Amino acid sequence: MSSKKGAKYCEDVELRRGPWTLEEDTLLIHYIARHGEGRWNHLARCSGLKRTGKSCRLRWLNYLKPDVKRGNLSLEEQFLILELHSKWGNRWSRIAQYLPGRTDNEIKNYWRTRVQKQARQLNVDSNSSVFRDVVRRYWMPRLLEKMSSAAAAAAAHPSLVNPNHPALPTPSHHPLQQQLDTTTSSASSFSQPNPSTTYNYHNCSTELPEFMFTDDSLDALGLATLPAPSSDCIASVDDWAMSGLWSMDELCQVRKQHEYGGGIFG
DNA sequence: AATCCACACAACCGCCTTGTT
DNA sequence: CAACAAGGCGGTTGTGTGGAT
Repeated sequence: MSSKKGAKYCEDVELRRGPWTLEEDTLLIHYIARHGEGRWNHLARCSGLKRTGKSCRLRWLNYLKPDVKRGNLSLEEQFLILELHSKWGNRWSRIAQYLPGRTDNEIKNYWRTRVQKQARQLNVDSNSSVFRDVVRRYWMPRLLEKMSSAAAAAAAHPSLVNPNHPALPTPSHHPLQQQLDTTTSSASSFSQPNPSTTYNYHNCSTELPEFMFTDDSLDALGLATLPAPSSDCIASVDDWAMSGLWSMDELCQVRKQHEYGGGIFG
């Protein structure tokens, strides 16, 4: 049985740990190019890599695989993560199925470093209903606003659009906004998302599934009452998207607004 | 220039599920 | 049916890097 051989291999060979070297990466890429993915323990044994099968799998899936997308998450991707996390919680691999090219590890890291940071600043648990409410009522609508702003800016100054950044749709044609527009008038119902559906915001080639907005979330989206973040704290849409939603002042404003108003923090 | 600190992300660990013998 | 190993997943840790002091 090959699995027993795999276990023996782990005992016999002193396995390497820590960061992968260029040579190891090259070895793994070439081996997979020749033999394909899968059978990771067999791969680890036969490729000459002094790594566990698990380690090889992780390195390939999270880093070396050609369709892995590098770089900052777009506003649309951030929105989708928030939306899907609100439904499924920490089901990272499931969420990743809806963000082509993004790995569960990357999404998990985004959540921990960006989203949980916001929760800490609000002094709430990121898994609490309070924080989920904040995300739904404020964060997600703000992202929608920013997506529209970015699209408007791109439409007004097409020459300024970074050619490495895919163009965003114009505000009136933004798929998320369209979805919002078209579903506000009719009762929405949940349907299980279909993992085979690929969201492609950049060319708007696919429809967003109706599960994106529930009656609750539509209601929440209509409750965005905060003033826009001050212009001086947000240098640009990109900076804003990368640095988090609000400054500390604005976060305090959110808290106060709800403490005095007997809102969700009350 | 040196040190400290926060952040981002790659990598590891342990548990669970699934498939095979 | 039980035992075992592989693969997958989520949680956690380690480390490199850049900014602040």
